[in-house]
Amino acid sequence: MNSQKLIESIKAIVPLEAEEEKLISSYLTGRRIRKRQFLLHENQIAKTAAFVLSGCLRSYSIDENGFEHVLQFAPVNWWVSDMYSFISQKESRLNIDAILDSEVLLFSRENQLELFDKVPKTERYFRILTEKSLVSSHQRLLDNLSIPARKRYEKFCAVYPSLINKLPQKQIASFIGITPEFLSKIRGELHNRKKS
Amino acid sequence: MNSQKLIESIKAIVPLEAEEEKLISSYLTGRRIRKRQFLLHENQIAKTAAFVLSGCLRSYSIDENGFEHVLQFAPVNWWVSDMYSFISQKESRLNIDAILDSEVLLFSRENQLELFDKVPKTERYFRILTEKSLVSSHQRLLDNLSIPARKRYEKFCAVYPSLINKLPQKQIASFIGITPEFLSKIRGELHNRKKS
DNA sequence: CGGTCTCTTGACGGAGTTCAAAGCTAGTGG
DNA sequence: CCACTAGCTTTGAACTCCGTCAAGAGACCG
Repeated sequence: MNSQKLIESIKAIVPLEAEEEKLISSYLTGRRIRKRQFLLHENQIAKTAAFVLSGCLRSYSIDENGFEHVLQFAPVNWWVSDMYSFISQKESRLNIDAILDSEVLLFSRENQLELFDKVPKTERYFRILTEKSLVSSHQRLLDNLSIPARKRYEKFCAVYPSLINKLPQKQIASFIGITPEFLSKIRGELHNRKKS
Repeated sequence: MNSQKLIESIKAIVPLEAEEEKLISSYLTGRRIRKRQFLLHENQIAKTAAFVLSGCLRSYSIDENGFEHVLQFAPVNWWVSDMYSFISQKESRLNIDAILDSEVLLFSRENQLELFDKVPKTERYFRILTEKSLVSSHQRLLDNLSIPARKRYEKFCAVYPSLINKLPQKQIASFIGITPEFLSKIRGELHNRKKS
């Protein structure tokens, strides 16, 4: 599978020699994942992180009452994995599956650490990516603590306009931390407000 | 101020030569911060990150209704900053102040980036730290979405036993995402349960 | 001591949940 | 290509967890 998309994403942050591009590509393996297929199950070990070439994946946990809580949506050009399991190589707490038919590049932790030594620029790339992830995770945390559900939904629509039409509403509800029923009511209100 | 505590913290993750230790130390400046003094105000630019040598700091945002939301407590041996502002050098959204009289080492983004080039091991140290931060931020997000306030409080007590006695309750309430009044009621219930 | 900040307690209110029922959509097999 | 089913969405009524407001009782510093 073509790794050019990932190479471009890396080059947007750190420059790469042709040699290095080849080396990086040699560490990657492509994979197709059908809608509803799993990339990772709870209690497995996340041997790889995945870079999304097409489609869309999500990571989520299941609580003791059986409810799903979406941690992340991963559209094209995003990375997804269970970071906890990936870095510690212990049993994962998250599930990862495909929301749409998707293609991904898989990158093992082992290969990642080896590559960090051979091409330090890749460690920089992931350092920067992780910093940005942390910032958005913090922002989401503060949003959940400080703004009510309706505004969180409006914000979601503003931040991820491309996802709105692709995703079932129950998964958006799960992401912003409310029940599907309540999201439906919010949407009803917003719709009525526009009419009047 | 003595930078040995930080050097030890780095050496727990990556080995360092005596030369490198000196270089790192030369980039740091010490500072005392009294209880209630600010290290960073909202809308300032976070020129530095701070490593806590003694005492305890916290970072928090203030919402449009004037309520504080604690993002992080930073006891001894932790780093604290507004990551968003620190990496982008844009205006911060967070405030950082001291909960107790404290001593910190300050490390500017400029120096950090320079050090990453001179001593790549330091970039690895921060890469690993940021990965771990991200994992705990994700876990806290999922906890807030999936478990009720009483259990979040019990979990907080289990995870940060050393902080319980140092912090005013209203700040613990803010951290776990409830009002001080409701935390007081939870504590009342837990107390009564033990008696019977 | 006096004043300010924190903690407690109680009555009330509201945002969001639960449960149930019905309509809708989309994937699947014949 | 249609029919059937399973899952998604909507709607409403009852309920609950937690927030709001208010008032009083500590606790901590100058």
